[in-house]
Amino acid sequence: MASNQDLNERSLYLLKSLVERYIHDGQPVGSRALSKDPNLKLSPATIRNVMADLEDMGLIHSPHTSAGRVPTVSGYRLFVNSLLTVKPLESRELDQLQSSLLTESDGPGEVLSKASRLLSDVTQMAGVVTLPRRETIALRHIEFLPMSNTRILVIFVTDDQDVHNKIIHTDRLYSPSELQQAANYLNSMYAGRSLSRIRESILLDMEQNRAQVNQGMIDAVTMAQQTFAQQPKDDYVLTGETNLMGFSELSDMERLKQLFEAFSQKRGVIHLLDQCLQAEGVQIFIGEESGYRAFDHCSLVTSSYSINDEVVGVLGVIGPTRMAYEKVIPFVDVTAKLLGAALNSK
Amino acid sequence: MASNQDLNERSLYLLKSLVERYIHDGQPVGSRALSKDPNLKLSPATIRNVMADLEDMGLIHSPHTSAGRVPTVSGYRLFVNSLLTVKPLESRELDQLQSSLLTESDGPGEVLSKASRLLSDVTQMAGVVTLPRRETIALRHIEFLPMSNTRILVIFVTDDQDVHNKIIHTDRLYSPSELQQAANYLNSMYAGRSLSRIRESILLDMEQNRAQVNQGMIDAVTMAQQTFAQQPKDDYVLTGETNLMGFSELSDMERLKQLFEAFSQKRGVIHLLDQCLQAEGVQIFIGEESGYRAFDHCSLVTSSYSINDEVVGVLGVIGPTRMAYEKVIPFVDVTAKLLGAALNSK
DNA sequence: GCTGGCACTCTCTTGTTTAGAGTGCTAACA
DNA sequence: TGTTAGCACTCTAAACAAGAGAGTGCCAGC
Repeated sequence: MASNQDLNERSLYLLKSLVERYIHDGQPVGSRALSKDPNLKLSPATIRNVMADLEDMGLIHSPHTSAGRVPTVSGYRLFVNSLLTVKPLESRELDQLQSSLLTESDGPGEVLSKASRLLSDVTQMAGVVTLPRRETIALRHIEFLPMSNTRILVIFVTDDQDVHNKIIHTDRLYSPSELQQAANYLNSMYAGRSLSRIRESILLDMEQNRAQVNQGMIDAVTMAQQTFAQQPKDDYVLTGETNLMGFSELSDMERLKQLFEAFSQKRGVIHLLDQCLQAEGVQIFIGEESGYRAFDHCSLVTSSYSINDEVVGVLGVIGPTRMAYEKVIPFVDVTAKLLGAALNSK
Repeated sequence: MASNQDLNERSLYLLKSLVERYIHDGQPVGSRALSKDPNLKLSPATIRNVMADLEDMGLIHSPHTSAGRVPTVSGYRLFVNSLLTVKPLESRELDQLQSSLLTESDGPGEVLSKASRLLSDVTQMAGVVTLPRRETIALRHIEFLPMSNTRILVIFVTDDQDVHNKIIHTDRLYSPSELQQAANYLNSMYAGRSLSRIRESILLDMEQNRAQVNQGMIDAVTMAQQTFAQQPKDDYVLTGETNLMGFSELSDMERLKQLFEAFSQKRGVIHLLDQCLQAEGVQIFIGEESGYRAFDHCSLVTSSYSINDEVVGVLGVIGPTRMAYEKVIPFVDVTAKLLGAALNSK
């Protein structure tokens, strides 16, 4: 892959200008058009020479002999990594974002949807927000309600203020006070810990304290085990998919179908988004970089968001490779921070 | 609109044959093709005369001079209403359906998703299932859990075994035993009644028994009022939308975009589906009949489903007007009955 | 009332032409 | 040695023409 060192300043500026122009008007950029750049006082012929070099390095490419040049994935990558001049959000825009995300009185679900809609509305592309991963999110409170026979309704609240419920089956009948005791025990032991931690602890605690435990604790732990046994499927909120239907690079029906199938399949997309969980700051996949066929002609700009300093989810924008990165990147960045704040403050 | 009386047997048979052929291979049907029908020993010229009559009545239509004929919406309507010979499901298929829907151990949410996926998988079109309307569904059980300060978590279970929760705010602190009492009171009074009934009753009961009520009841009812105050948005599970991208009649990107926007907007679709709630048996909207622009080139085959003899939702199939009605209709019918059974048995 | 015949219309495909855009290469120039 | 002007070349896209094919409407005859 080409690095900056291989290229002099002029070539880089030329590439930058070319990518910007292409992003702006979607047409292959020719040497004549670039020669009109005021900062670049060169004749078309010279520019053609430079472009030939860039093409040799795999940074740009010509759809056919007599068309201009178009950035390749590597070209975009170089552009995004070191050529891009990001436009910070205007404070007016920032205020708007804040006011629309930080409104109280919404449940966590609504906040996520709002964030997703925000992403898609502002960028006119698709917005995606993963639900907070229950694995890493802390338990706040658990409660058992008796239902018919040996079925028990478990209610638990997590740190993002979301309420979850699950029905479990026990081998004998429990009285309300027994259930209350069990809940008390679990709350005192495990509140504040993440669900995955709890799952680990449960096994460990059982082993270690086998001597000192009474039947009540065992029952409580067994119920907790059942409740947290299988980890829930990760999921996400996707909005503005239909915006993608307007882009010419996705006008091929077969391609579009595959993309939308990936969206409703969810698995691949989640896997892709999970890769962004670890990364600090904004993460970008351009075209084939994602490794998913359905995303070959798309770019994905993501950022992770946190609750109480714990990274719990990812949000981002999906659009054609030819997108206005300089605006999308800072916007995704800010939105992630605001979403974290909105979920924290509760 | 043309009725059967205006047409003799032969014309009707011809229309039927034409619609069947068109549904089968998607090409405008010409007089030559129809003349090959063994039951219709007529020359192309005669058939052309009949077709001219059918065209005058608005039942068929020619895309252009030298193309064959295509059914109009009225044509499809007549076909569906009185010409169609439905194909009952084979018992093998029925078994498959039953086994895939009636598996235990799924929550009500999963059952609905499964039904939707079934509809889309079998028909290779889009499947839709509305969530049971909470309005008409009966309350089984309600419970209050104290949270921080004056916030109370309300848990209630409905007749479809679904668990709902909502956080309400009170004007003073309540002790657990007070909450328990309130729940007991509400359960004894309102369990078994539909949410909309409960909402009505609450107001009425308060008026009538104002003399005999104590503060505890008033508190309980106030909480119930808050819980059931605004009716929840209706929603649906849609699957296989991407199947629709394969159909040539929906290959126009603008059209497709509008359709998918309607899907994610949800409001229009819900309104449309609500119209099918009242109707007995299978209800069909062909093309523009639905009154929704986005559905102009689609047909919708629906049937309502019931829990405990109470109609609570609608399910159906969305596809191009040119669909195999004779298979889809009985299939939707059966699926609705099976879904009702699956939700009942719990 | 049905049918064969025929002129007509329209679409679809194929081929041809032309204008326009942009390239690569070469030779000249500073 | 880097830059530039010039020019032949290539490829696309649009416009146009021609012919095949399908199907129609209508008329005259059976």
